[in-house]
Amino acid sequence: MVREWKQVADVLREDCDGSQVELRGWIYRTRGSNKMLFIVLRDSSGIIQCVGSRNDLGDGPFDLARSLMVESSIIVRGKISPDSRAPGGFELQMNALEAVSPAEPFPITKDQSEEYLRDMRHLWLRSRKLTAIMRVRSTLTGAIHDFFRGKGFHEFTPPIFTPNSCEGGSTLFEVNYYDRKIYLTQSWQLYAEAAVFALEKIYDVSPTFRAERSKTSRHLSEFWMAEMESAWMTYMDVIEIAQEEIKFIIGRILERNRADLEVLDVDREMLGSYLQKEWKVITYTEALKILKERAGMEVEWGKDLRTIEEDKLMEFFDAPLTVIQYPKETMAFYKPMEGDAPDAPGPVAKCFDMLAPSGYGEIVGGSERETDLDALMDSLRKEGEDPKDYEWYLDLRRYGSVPHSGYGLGVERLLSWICGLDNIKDAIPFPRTMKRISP
RNA sequence: GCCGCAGUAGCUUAGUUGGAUAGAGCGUACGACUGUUAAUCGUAAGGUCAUCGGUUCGAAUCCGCUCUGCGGCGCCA
Repeated sequence: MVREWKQVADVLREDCDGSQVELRGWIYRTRGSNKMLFIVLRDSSGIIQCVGSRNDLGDGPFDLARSLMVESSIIVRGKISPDSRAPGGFELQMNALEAVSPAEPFPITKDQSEEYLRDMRHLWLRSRKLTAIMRVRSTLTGAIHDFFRGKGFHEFTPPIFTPNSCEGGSTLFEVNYYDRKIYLTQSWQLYAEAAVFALEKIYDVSPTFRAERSKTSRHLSEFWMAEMESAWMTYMDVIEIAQEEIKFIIGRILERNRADLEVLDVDREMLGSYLQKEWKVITYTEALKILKERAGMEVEWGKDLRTIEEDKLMEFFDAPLTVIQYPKETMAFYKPMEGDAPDAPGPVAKCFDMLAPSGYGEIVGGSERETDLDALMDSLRKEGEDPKDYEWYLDLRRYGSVPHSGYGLGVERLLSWICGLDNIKDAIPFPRTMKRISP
């Protein structure tokens, strides 16, 4: 028969009736004297203080317990009781303690640098901060699946190895594939466009690889994108879906990760307020006007918004902002021209970016897709690509194309914003950047 | 690709006109302590000052190369 044990969060939640419980976990902290011992026990659900006296445990177990170091795995038994002196308000009065596996001196102690913690990532995952983040991450990706499935979307998984680029080849990771050169995927998009004529409404959550030489707190070489693509929808339609999706995610996290948000020191009221606020949509041309009139920043029409301009722009908005209709010139080949843009001095694309508040940058990028075969081939040539390399993609326009749109949401960017992280590297378990591939 | 910052015990660090045995806190070991909140007190071990080269009577300190990491720009999610 399997012996029963409980999780820390469960015993803290239940009314403690004074009965005997067993807990299994790891030593988070120890302190004490030669008569009295305090062990803060950690499991995946939380921490609780366990108290033992030499009298209650006996000399052998007591001395063993005193010798155990942080992160030793243990099983303890005793009675839960309220105590104002215990962190969390409850503690376990131990009458038995069993060492499962004593730990060597744990390398992570009180003083830690970010760099060291990243070297020790395999151990730092056990920290309250990282566990909280990873739990929120799990809620986040789970919410994406629930959101799209609830709307009749099908999960569609793209290949990770791809023969050609999607948005410019300079940022692709090359792979030796049976002595041929191929690449790790940068976006599911071209494949999604093939699938959309079969399934109509699709989504995915999958890894993406970009060899951008970016060394910032907002970039990873390997990250996860949550993408959607839908037949018959315009880019304005999918903007609404993106807004709905993110609100759904935030709502789900507020509902399920209360304790984690507390550990991360996230202002839950602030987070909840985004669900009430209006998420504005403005054009690129309007954005330039705002920058000029309210911030005195002059941006030449046609130039892409840079980080400094995006950050400035977001100072005037208190919820995610969608900027639409960027100049066609700077956009990827598959983004079609918007004919109806009276305020723009030049051709603009049916595209959008969603910017998160407080400097977290672009969290979503999307567009309508070009359906006209000739326009597509022209754009490809302009980007220096050979249309021949895109034959199968161009086929999609030859056999019953329909208007369709989609977007990609950066999972780690969104998680960083929601959790208030100061570095995107903490939003993924084992970050891969230009300078770091281990652990 | 461009610009900037950093590297001293296991960890966090002090260390400037260049000067003799490079200080400390945490952690660890041993000891004391019956209510601690990353306890406190005592003792101890632990350092080729990232590497290589140069300047100098003398380099952790000044100069140069290299290595490693971090951040900003650009690009992007």
